[in-house]
Amino acid sequence: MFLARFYGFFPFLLYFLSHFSRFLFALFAKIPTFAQFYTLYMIEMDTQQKVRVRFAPSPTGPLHIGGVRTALYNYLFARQHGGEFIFRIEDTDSTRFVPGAEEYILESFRWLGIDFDEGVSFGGNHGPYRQSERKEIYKEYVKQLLDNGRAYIAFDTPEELTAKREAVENFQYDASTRMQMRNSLTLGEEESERLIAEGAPYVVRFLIEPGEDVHVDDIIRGDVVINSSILDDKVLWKSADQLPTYHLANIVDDHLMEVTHVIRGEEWLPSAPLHVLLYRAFGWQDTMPRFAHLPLLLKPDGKGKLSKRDGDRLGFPVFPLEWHDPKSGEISSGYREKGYLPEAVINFLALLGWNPGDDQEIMTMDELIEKFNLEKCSKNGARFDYIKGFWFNREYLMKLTDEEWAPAFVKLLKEQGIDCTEARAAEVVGMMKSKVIEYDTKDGPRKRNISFVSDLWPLCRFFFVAPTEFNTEDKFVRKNWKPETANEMQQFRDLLATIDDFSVEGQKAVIDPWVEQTGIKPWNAWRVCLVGEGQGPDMFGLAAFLGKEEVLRRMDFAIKALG
RNA sequence: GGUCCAUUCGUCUAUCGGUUAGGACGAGAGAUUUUCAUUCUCUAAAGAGCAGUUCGACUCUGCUAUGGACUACCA
Repeated sequence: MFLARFYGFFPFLLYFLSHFSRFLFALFAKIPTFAQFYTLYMIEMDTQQKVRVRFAPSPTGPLHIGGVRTALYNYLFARQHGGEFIFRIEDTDSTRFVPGAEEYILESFRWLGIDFDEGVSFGGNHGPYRQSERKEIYKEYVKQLLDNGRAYIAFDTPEELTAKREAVENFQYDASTRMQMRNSLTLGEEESERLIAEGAPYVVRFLIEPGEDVHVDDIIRGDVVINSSILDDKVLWKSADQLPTYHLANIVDDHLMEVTHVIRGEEWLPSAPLHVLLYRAFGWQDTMPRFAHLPLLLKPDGKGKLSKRDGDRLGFPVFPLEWHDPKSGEISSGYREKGYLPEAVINFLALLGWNPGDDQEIMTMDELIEKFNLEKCSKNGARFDYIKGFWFNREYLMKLTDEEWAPAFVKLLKEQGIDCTEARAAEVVGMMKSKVIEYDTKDGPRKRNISFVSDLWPLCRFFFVAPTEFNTEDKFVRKNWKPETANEMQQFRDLLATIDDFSVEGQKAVIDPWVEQTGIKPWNAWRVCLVGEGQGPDMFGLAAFLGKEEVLRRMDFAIKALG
């Protein structure tokens, strides 16, 4: 009896749970958990120490746009936390050094408005900031590792190693193979010292203990675990140029320069455990920086990461500034020379892999600094959408006054052999900047809003050059130049000749009543006369710009030519 | 091959267990227009697949698929 009643109640209970409990659960969900409070607390603790971040390129060529973004994120993070931003040059590969690259990188950041607090060319008391000048420092630390058995000396030549790699599939210099190689572990101390004394070339390798799960606490990706067995005994000191490798120099410098956060590209994630192990080997685990590995920039189409070739192929720059390769003489285009505004490039890059969490897209550097958040960076690679880059540039260009466009436009006209004052150039800009331009894509011609000052030229030739012939096949000309038009235009021309004040208002005062009176709509035919085709700005504005004499001259020519 | 990371409209992304899955670029349509535009309005467009956990999964877990990175005496 009791059971029957109980089971009779059960379906109702289920019904209740499924339909009403969602509100209860939703309510509970709003209450922050202990874990959330703890996270907030930890972030607070984190920011107590002075934030120090660095951007450390190697001077092997022009700065890639992905590198610019990495630098930008570092900069935003530093400024937001009132921290310091360091510029370090990682030139430990003497074979790849390219003259001029360092200056190029510096100039790029100057243009973009990203400034540093210390480093090469900025000074500071953690220098020198060029790794090639820190050789003696690294030597000391390599010795430390050697002395406490965390590293060893290896005599295998590059040729021997390649031979080994060819002979053994998936060969890796690690715990499983190091005892078969020629190194201080197998040769013994005495023999090693003798070889060194003889001048035999050697490298220093980091001794990695296998079988340990190494945790990397990444701000963007969370806990990343890699087993030390898959790591190889990385070379820390090269025999070829007697310099440390990236891994060693990087860890030593970040420690000595008191770097608190390492914000770098995702390509470094696989070697992050090695870096963690190095911090430990030095006994620096307590001051180890926090890591944040940024997603990569991918090709706009197809597979793989963004490369210089994609820019050449699709017609957009991948470097901030134009680069002249000193060896090949090859010229690569840059954002600055292509007519991008630095603010637009910054805004565009900032949003490639990060967003403020709301719908705002146009942000000044100050707003970016305020809103930036490493934890809100996306984890997956971002396709480089250069079409959106056009849009960003347009947004910033449209914020400029016509007068601010003028200098660039005057320069553009000069290249076409046309002399024009800035005031007149500004007038043209005012009339033309809202037009569209046709451009080629791999899918055929497309139309696009004006995104660059240089887009203006193909659209405004007629401001400066009178039509010399008329295409009667043109749809617009055919439609708007009928047999009676010549006569109408002659009347209209004679009317214009009577106008003394040729400003927009002055013209309107005379023309509007005439149109009303005669019923003749002169607009499109007038456009044929002055422009030659169905393009251009408002007719009064154009006529005012050209001036009465030029207008009458062009009309006389057209009436004669078209008959 | 191995290891790691990732997967929401065509693209960049929002959502941090309960939404009609939102915005922007790009695309399309309409209105406006003294040409072409601008502008305005509107439309189409997405949770890789399969299991599992749960009252409830885009969100958590696993597997598969796909993409990416790394695998140097380069950084």
